[in-house]
Amino acid sequence: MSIQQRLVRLNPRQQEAVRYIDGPCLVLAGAGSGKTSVITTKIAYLVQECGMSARRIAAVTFTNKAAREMKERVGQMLKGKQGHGLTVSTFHTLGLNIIRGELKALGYKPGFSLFDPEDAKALLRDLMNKDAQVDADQINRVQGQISSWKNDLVLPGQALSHAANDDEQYAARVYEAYVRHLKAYNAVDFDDLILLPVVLLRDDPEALARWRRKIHYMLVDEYQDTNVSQYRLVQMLMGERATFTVVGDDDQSIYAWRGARPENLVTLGEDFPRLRVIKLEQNYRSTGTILRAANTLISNNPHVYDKTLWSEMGQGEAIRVVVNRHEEAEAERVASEILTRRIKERAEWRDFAVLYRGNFQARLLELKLQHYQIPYKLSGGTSFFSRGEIKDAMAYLRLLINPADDNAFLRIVNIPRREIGPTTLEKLANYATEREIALFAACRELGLAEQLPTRAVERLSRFIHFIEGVRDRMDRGDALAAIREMMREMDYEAWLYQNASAPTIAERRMANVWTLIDQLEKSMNREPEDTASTDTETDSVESAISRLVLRDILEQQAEEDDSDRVQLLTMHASKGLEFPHVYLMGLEEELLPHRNAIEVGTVEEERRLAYVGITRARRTLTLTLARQRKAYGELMDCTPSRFLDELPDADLEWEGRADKEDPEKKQARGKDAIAGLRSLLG
DNA sequence: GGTGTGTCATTTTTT
DNA sequence: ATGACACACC
Repeated sequence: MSIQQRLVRLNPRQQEAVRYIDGPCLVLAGAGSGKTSVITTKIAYLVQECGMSARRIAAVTFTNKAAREMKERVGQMLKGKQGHGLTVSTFHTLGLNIIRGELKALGYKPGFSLFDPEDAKALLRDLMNKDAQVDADQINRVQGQISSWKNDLVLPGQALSHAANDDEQYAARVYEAYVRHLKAYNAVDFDDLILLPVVLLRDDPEALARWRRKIHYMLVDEYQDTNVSQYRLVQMLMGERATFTVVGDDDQSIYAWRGARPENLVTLGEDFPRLRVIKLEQNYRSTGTILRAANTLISNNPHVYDKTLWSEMGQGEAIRVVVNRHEEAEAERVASEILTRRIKERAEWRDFAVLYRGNFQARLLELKLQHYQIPYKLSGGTSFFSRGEIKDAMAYLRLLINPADDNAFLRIVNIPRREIGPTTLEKLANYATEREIALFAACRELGLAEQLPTRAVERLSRFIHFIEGVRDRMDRGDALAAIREMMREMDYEAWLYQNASAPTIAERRMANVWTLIDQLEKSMNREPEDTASTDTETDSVESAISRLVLRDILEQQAEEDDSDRVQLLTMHASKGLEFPHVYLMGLEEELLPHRNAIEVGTVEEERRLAYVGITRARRTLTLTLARQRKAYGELMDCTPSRFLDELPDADLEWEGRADKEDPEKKQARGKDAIAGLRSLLG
């Protein structure tokens, strides 16, 4: 299909958004208004119609999944070499590539480590424990504080001078030490992936010129989710030329609590007076009734840009509101309804989604779904990366590319057993701290022999020789082969068997490790065409390992799980998805809006969350609530959510509100229906 | 592999 | 209060 043919398929607003390329462009894209089509078509338009080289274009998203999907769709439009060198990545991957290309200017050495939040926490724990034993809660608070400082582009010096109280003062001092230590470890954390490029581009005109030459056009997805640093990054890269398109929806801003600044939508108009604002209000997803409900609800929030969604999908069914006696009845109701509705509507399991505010709400529902043998997929859960064996393997990988990574060193120096215990490590750490060198480097120092018994020194040096040997083989030949060989050589598998409660568990864990290494290999062999880096042969292991830490690959296999199941999701996790039939559970005060949100006065964001939930539905929407619910072990009476009052009454069909019917009889009738259906199905 | 004990969190989570 | 999970032990 030609680009002209694609354009014709778009509505006038979408076309305008694609065609306007001479200056800053803000696309206010309502839910289901085809924003991804606009972004992908615009990329194709820039290349095919405007003759811009794909390697001058960068499209940025927030999640790997979104980036992957966008890449996929653009790939279908741009054939052959046309798309070569195009950047479609997350903000973090873009930042990583900038850092990788500017190592010298930033004062980092090749093979730097990327600390995930857990590594960061370990470092903080270390730093904070120096003064006194601190509890996990306090560490978490400081970690959160540091993260928001970085998101807000506040450097340690500023944090220190602006600290409003003792707690902030303390956090700022830890922040300063934390940054210093990261640098010493030749490591960066996730927030640095945005912060460091911004600081670099701000302070180094040459670097700025380099990157402005490199990137001529930027497209940003989910712009309402950008934080201060991310906005600054876009702003710095684009400069006066301001050739960019950002797409967002202030009504779907649900991440303010983690630093997102929806007001960046407004700031954009102030920073770029020439900004062209285009609204996409035609919705291609939902029925008129559902959209009317969404519009009415969200009109209770203040708006800078007003937006009213409409569609040509017909009015559809009324929105049902089901009041249940208690939470168990609610779960029962949702499960049994899915069962019957699937038959009635000839739907598949995958056509249903159940959305809720907090993960704990899924528990009861799971039981009911299991009871009816309804297949379901629960979002969230323990990730691949939090498994111990994966962390071990990752620590080995990181130590191989960055011997200064003390976190990695400490994790695996005695895994498998090398008889290097806490006493040895403590002395080693003291020695290293005094001299301000890494633990790995300290093992080699002769002076260490004075602090430690010969046997301990021997064990340590055997360990570093082992690692260096592997590193050597990696540099000389096939890096992946060297890594696999390392795993076998140290017999990590035997260690797993020793430590697992059952052989089958050890087996599975070892398989996970091999999977990780396979993924690493895949990632290395992948053409580096989709990155803005100046990838060379030598840094490909390094960058592949960083991508692994950023979870860039791997999830793929989880995503491939396209089996036919009912989806259980938090409303947050549902953003960007759509389902024919949606159930929204727990529409009660203190749950949605959440009690904490009411307390701190962020009900507007809760309303947007409900809005996101509602707009996931294509055909039918069912809202449920319970009159009573157990919370913290106590039975509580619940009030229906204020959001229910904010929906158009005429479009709602209430069930169980009056509750005149005998509860016993009603329940029996429900059970009969299920029993009847089951017998019908044999 | 199964059982018992302790710890943890009950607001959302990506990178 | 409750349950899920990790870890230790049988």
